[in-house]
Amino acid sequence: MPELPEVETIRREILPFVKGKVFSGLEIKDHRNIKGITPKLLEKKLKGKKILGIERRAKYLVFPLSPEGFLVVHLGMTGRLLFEPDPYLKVSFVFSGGKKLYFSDARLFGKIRYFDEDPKLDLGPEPFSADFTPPKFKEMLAKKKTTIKLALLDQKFLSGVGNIYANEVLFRAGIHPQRKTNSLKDNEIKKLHDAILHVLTEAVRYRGTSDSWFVDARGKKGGFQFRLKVYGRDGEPCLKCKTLIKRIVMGQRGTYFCPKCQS
DNA sequence: ACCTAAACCTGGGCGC
DNA sequence: TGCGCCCAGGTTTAGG
Repeated sequence: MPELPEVETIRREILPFVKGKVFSGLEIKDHRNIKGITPKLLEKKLKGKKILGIERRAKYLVFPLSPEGFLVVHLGMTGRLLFEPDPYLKVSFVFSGGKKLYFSDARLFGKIRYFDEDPKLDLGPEPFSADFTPPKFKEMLAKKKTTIKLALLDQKFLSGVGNIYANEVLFRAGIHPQRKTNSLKDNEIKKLHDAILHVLTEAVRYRGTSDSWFVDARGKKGGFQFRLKVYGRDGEPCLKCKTLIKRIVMGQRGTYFCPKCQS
């Protein structure tokens, strides 16, 4: 599932390919990922527009266009942006000169949208932004009344962390997923802040986690799935203390932790 | 206003 | 071998 590291991997990879390119059309095999606009109008809105760059906002990819407009892509669970089509191809973006970028999505949770104005996406701070400091994080946590695991998954709370990295971050910080956000001590908040930056940085360096569906724009798997410490490892020994990793469900998502290392 | 849970989807894995 | 069940989860929507 694409989270910050996977989306950032895609962004960096396709940016040199799409920057400066002009849309000449769309080839739509299945329109169901296109939301809030008809396929026909989307094509009309994109045609002749030049891609100025790509911003990643949480798990969204935002393509600012010239002379106006914003193409926004969310990969959902199984969405892909590819240089070559795969069996789950849904939409092909065609550029002047004939080159194409392919959007595929087996499970149809991905979304393609268009906005005339810069979209307000209602997202929490970016983990790598300068204003995401431990004191700021402490303020954010104090306002929440849920558990830390669910807070980390909330995109309005913090941008870009999904289920895999929420589990990995909490293990690294030694914090139990069911702890209440407002119960965390200053030293735990600092450890958690460090763990968020460390795990996400490492996952970007390894080009994401290909636990199941994720591949980069060339169709290649990432490398972080071999470095997961708890996610998907229920019943297996903790890599630190050999206690068996436990799986519970929180917010309808699998939650993995070491009962001994995390408290 | 806040939180929880269902709904959206379907390929792949597993059990029978 | 093949059928059918069930799981995966990011976001939106509905309900409490």
